[in-house]
Amino acid sequence: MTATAAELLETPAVPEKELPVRDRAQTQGRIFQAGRALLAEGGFQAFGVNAVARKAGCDKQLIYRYFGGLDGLLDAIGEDLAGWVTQHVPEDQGGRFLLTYGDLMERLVELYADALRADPLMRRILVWELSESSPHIARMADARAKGIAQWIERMRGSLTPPKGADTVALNAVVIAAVQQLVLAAETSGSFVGLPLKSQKDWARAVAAVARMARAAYA
Amino acid sequence: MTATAAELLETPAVPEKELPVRDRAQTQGRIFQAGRALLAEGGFQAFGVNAVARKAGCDKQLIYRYFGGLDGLLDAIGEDLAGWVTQHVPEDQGGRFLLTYGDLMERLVELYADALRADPLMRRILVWELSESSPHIARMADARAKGIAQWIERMRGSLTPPKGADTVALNAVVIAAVQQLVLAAETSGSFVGLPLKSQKDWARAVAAVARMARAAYA
DNA sequence: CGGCCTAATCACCATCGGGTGACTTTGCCG
DNA sequence: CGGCAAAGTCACCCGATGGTGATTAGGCCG
Repeated sequence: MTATAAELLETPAVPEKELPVRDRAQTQGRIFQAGRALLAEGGFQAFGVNAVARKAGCDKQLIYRYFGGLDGLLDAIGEDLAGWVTQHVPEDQGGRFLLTYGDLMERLVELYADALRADPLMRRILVWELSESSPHIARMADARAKGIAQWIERMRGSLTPPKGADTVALNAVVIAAVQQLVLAAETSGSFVGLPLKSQKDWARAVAAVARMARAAYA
Repeated sequence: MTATAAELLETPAVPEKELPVRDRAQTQGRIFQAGRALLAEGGFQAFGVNAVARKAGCDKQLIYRYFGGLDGLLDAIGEDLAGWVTQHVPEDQGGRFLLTYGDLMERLVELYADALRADPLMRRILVWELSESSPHIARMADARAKGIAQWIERMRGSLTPPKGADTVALNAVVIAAVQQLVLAAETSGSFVGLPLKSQKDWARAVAAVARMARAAYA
């Protein structure tokens, strides 16, 4: 694969109906984007050689030539998503001072929920991770875990968690809750009775998670 | 559908290699069990007419005849799972007195986590719910939500949550966290750095969730 | 025995999936 | 111009899938 995922990303979406351009880089980019789009729209069920080729508007053979098959394409996409946390979850404090570890956790919840809600592709990947285990997936999950850890580390600044708190476990729980809520929202619009549609619903949900996190770190 | 899901359940697993028995009820049961097993083992990806027939040791035609196709079979399975919460999550207090709402939440977390960890089929269904939305799925999710609400109601007894606490949201968050952790454990064995393999790992995770829940309800 | 209902199977279809080898087009360079 | 490598396409294979109509096999009852 002669191009990095970053370079592939520069392809400005899938051009409408451009006739064969005989430009390897661009075709590669179209395939890449088609793969991402399919994954984001229909999940891994919709991710197949034929489907990608159809969407990219080229012959499936090129997928094998340029990416070494579906797995290669998936790797390229995964590579790009490796830095997802640092790229999509901002580190600003939203103009607030984070005085306590609880403040930090609240902000973490807000930012992570927003980032996830804004990214269909990442959501699909997360669901995928729950459906099966494969090397690709394991790598992605690993990279994300590290990203989250680093992100917390940077946001934390000089704040320190209360002694005796199992930060690893507590952080995992908080992230888990947010993730499950966001994923469930997409397909069912609610979770065990808690509606998750409007912006207000989300404010309520996020407040609940934040309250718990804050209380646990008090 | 001449048999209820409950009756179908009585079929004692899939008989090894019994030759055609010419017993409609039993064959129906075998198909039913095969469907459940496939779903539990391989998730919805493994759930197909041919696969079920193969596993049940009969012709796929019978699936159409007895259940009206895959959808019908799925309905039968779903019907049986409707009462899952009340059937699989016990209501005992484990010999403890639940003195506070926090105690209740802790017990809730323990019991729900255990029940889910012990039931592959239910886990698969939960993942499925995150993957796509369909009438079947929506119905199942609904039934589960109600079951959980009732279960909490019964466990609660005369305990009352602190004023001002958004119990619906908080409960949803707690359940969400547990669910995500259990689902993630199966495929990756950990979640954002928190290991989820040994019994000890689980004790730690459950303690973290319980700590948060308890703190939020204090 | 013969008939009949029904459980169960068989044979077949169209379709789609991943995957591959041979082919055609295009642009470039001497 | 001729030729050559690269970009792209075509035609095909194979296996598996969902789905259906016709057919067989077995038990029961008069």
